[in-house]
Amino acid sequence: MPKPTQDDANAPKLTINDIAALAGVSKKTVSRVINQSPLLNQATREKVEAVIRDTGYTPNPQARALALGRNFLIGLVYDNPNQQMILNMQRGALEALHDTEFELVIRPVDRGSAKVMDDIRSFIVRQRLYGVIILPPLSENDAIARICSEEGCRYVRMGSAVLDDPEHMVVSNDREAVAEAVRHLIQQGHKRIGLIAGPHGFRSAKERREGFELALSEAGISLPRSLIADGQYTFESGVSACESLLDLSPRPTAIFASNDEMAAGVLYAARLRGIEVPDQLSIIGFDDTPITSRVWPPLTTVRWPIVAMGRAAALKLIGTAIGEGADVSEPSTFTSTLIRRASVAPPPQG
Amino acid sequence: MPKPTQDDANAPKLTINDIAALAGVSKKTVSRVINQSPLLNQATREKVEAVIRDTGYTPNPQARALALGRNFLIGLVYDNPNQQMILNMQRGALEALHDTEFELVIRPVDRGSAKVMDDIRSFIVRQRLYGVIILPPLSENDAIARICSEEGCRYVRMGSAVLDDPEHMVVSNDREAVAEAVRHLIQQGHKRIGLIAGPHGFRSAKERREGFELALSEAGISLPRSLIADGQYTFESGVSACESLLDLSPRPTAIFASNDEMAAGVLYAARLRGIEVPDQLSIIGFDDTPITSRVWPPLTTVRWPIVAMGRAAALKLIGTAIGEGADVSEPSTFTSTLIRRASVAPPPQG
DNA sequence: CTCCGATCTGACACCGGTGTCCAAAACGGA
DNA sequence: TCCGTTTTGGACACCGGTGTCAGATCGGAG
Repeated sequence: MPKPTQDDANAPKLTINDIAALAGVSKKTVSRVINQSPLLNQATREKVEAVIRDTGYTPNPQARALALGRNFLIGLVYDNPNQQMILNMQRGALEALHDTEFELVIRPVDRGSAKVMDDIRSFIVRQRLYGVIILPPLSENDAIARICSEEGCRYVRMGSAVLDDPEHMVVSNDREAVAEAVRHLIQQGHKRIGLIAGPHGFRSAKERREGFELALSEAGISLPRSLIADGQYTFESGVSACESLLDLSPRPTAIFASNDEMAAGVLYAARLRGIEVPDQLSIIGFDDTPITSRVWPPLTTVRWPIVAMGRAAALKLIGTAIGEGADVSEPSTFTSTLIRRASVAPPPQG
Repeated sequence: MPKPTQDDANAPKLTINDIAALAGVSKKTVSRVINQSPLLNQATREKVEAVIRDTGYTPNPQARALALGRNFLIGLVYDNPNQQMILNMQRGALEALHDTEFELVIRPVDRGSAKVMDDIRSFIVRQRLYGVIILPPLSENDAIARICSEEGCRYVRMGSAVLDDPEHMVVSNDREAVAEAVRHLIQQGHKRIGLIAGPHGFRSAKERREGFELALSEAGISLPRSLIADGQYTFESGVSACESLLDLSPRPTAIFASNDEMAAGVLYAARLRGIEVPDQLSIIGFDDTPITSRVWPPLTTVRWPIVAMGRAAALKLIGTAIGEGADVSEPSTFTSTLIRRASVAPPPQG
């Protein structure tokens, strides 16, 4: 049926013209009500609003998108970091978007591919996105911010440190949070503490490493290069990085892993060698993903408030649209907190 | 700038009229090329296609959506099951949608809320979705299928068993997969095998339970009601269900948990009581989520091919659109396979 | 009572595609 | 060569909103 039947019992398919007719005004006036135009007689507005309420009319988003040159879609662009993080970001963003006219469109891309930037640009342009949320490590690339500006698309960059355009950022203070965690290890008496760093090119990896180094230097503990192992934020990389640390002699009495996946890998590697956690080795991770409480012993970790950050990012994008333009122009900073579980204890005697 | 500048260096913003002019035909002819209309001169078609290729023109989705009354968006509707499953579904669907004109819009809803159905309907209607993928347990509700039909929206239901409308389903054969897993336990010599069932109202829970019962009855093993504990597909429910099973005397020598989260809970509970896995207790889970290989010992589980199912679901929706209408009209069935790790061993002597 | 400016309102074109329908072109047969 | 039939192409209206701008309305001042 090419022509939509007007008699669909369930779908009246109201148009703006119907509303205009029912309210006895022109469609343009209805449009003004919908778009909250200020130059409108209060009585007229109320009359139209009443009709809209009674009929349950909602404007056709496609038509608006065409006329406005902008859709009511928020894009979530990410590469391939932590799965759990993506899910939590989605959760947060969806919470903010719930009961608004916006929808969330997810878009994984392949950092590494030569045409990532073109992909992202065409995604934004084609869909006429209202705004995009960019996840790390992609968010650290200024080219994306430039593309968004050029295409007139709002954007928010998630990150671990404020970059060049603060008003578009939602950040967590990873450095201080990690320093806090490492201070906790030091307080317990640890002096030989290993670090499993995140991959090069990730700002979060850099920040976390700096936090680690900060806490150690504060306490006057020297940090031989050998106590730093490279990881890729994956479980497997955590296992092998841990193995190289455990090969040291004397071996570290505690290990800070730059994320939970790798911390789980540390635990696994320790068990493979029959090393008791936390009695012979203390572990701290980062993220507070579910895995930390499912392994044995449950892992002490840093809780990264990613859901809240996702919510803030989405709000920042649509804030002006829903009339909450509060702190939209400043960077939003979130602080992570240490969650103490059972993977930390004082170092073994001797 | 209300009026889009035509001089944007980077964004030529081609319209169908430009293409028509360049190719020396009318816009309608260009439209015919785009929509693969069969009544068109081959030479003309090629000429237009060449221009499109050269200019990199892509039609404005919003305008098409308005004219066609249908958007190029695929909705992913889910309640709140397994997080990992959602992620994998997304992965699969996105793979299928990659390099097509379709985008994926995710939409969690609240089963339980009185107006779920209205929410879903308005989501479909408002966005003029091309199609929706419905995840379990929501997919088991026939009302959703009815809504989709009424609104003329394609849909695919993911599930653990073929329901009333097979052509709209992508299913896995959980029953047989679980029976297979339990047969494996029986072969190892287990006779007292506990089941941690999934929540009532989930078809998957029912199928998995039936598979469990099937394998036992095949082997002539009786199943006292006490060996079946209720779970909610969550880690915590797995812990407490396991505790109730371990309180039995004699206690089971093996436990099948209806998903991995609960299986991880079983492992945790066993450890709390100092029960060795697998020497004193064997465990099998279901899903093959990452957690199975991160805990100690790694869990034997049933690999649920959810990524492939997600891909199939998306393909089923867009298949006709991209000219691959192969097996679109039949239900697609996927088989799960047993993954043997280290949580199963013969029962302890005596 | 009339006139004026400030406020509202509505007719109309437009966003960028698609469906309809008819005219023009191409082709084959008499 | 001419005509009828089948392709192919194009003018026009339309999808459902929004921007523009001129005209209508209203209240207050002269």
